[in-house]
Amino acid sequence: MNPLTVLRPVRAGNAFEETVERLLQAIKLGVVAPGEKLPPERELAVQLGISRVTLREAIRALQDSGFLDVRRGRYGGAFVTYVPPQPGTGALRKVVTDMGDDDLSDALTFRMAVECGAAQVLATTPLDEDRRRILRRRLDDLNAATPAEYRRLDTAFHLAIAELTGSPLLAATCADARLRVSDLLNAIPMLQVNIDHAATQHEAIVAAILSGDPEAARRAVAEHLEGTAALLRGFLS
Amino acid sequence: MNPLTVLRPVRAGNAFEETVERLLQAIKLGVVAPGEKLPPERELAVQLGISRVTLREAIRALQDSGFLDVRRGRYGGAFVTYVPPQPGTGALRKVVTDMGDDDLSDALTFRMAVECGAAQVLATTPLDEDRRRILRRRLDDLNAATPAEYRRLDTAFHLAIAELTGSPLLAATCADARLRVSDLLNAIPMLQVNIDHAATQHEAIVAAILSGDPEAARRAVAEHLEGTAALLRGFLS
DNA sequence: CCTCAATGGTCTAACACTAGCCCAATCAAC
DNA sequence: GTTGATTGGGCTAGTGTTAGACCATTGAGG
Repeated sequence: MNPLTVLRPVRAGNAFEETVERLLQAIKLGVVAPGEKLPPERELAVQLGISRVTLREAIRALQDSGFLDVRRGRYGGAFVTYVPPQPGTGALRKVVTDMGDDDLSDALTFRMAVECGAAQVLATTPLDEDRRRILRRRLDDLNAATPAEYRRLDTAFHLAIAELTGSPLLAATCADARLRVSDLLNAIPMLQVNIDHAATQHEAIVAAILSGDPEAARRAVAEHLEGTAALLRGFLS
Repeated sequence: MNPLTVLRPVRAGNAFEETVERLLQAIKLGVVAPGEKLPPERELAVQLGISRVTLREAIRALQDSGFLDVRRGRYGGAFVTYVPPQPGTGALRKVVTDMGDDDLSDALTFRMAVECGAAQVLATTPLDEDRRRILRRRLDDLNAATPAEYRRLDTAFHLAIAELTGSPLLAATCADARLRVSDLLNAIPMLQVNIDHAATQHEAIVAAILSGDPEAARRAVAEHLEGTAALLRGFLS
């Protein structure tokens, strides 16, 4: 048992840095879509379990970086201005070199494990009609997505699988895993052939989950993520 | 996309509380076995990314709670005195009521997902002979375990699967998942028939991983964990 | 018996973070 | 216009946390 697995840093950084990361996560994953605003400072500070001062510092940093536009007064707030950058091979290379090979491999492995696990669990869970509807709805939304909103709805679809398991721990972990590859995904040019291929795989994932087949669900997610990884390798070589 | 999944608290508590939790994790999971000592304060503080003052407060708390025995001078240190309590149905009921039904279900679901995911990933990873040996070694150690060290070696075996994937994120997540059910596992009386059954399942898991069959690996882990969950339900009803 | 390296024990000054309070700006409703 | 609710902006006093230095204890080895 490697002690470093357990005796690792208790904190990833100070409260300010962690808050910036968390807000960036919400923005980049599209939890708060472009044009929408974050919850009011007082409310958000409570949700994040930090003081308003620290939250404001984080918001200020994101404002300076161009992710947010903060407006005062009633009906004001911190509005999301970030739109994912145009993808391209150059951007992809930059993201990868910024990450480092080890972190890249770690992130892809991590995502593979937790997303497959979530799909498997959901397929073994008895689902009421409400939950089935939500899952199908997310799939339909994604299939109807314009290129501009594709990534966001793709994220929403994948996260829905984890959230529908009813395990907050699992949902949070999948969100974390997704974030770690989001810069990569955003940098991959989206070709119609890839989108079509992904759509077929998404259908297979939903079908497996709805029919209660954990093995098919696992396999479908594994193939889907392996496809993304292969696409990455293709653009990098 | 549920905002609460992403906009959740950035910190589980203050540095002191988180440090206590982390050390308790190391002790209860047996990363530092009874009789052994923690790394020196200065070294451990660096590993955990906190100040020595905060670390000492946490160690002091664990000393007061009877988990550690701290001795000064050369060859001194913080020695682990904790030994897992004798299991029994009463203890189990207490642990479960302390957790709450939602947390219990969350923890079991989370563990199912991440451990199945880890096994699946490891089964799809080309393993060199060194890694194969480590896995078999952990299994042999577990099969040769005395009752007193069974839980610790069982943990070591399960964590080894995650660690061998080479993904620190995945390893840390599995350690976290394991910790969340460790009090439960420790409270389950160990009957020989259950140990024998578990041993068979462990063999199946290792066989599937070594033969590179992700589906069999996933299924074997799922069955194994489902067995634990069933055992739990049995003792609680 | 002495020495000395390794370890826990303690102190201080600086910085980070929090809770709570009040101010300033905005804009829909009247 | 005026008002009032809602929102961001800013201040202060108190607490949590850190880095670094120095002290105290222990025990193996000379």
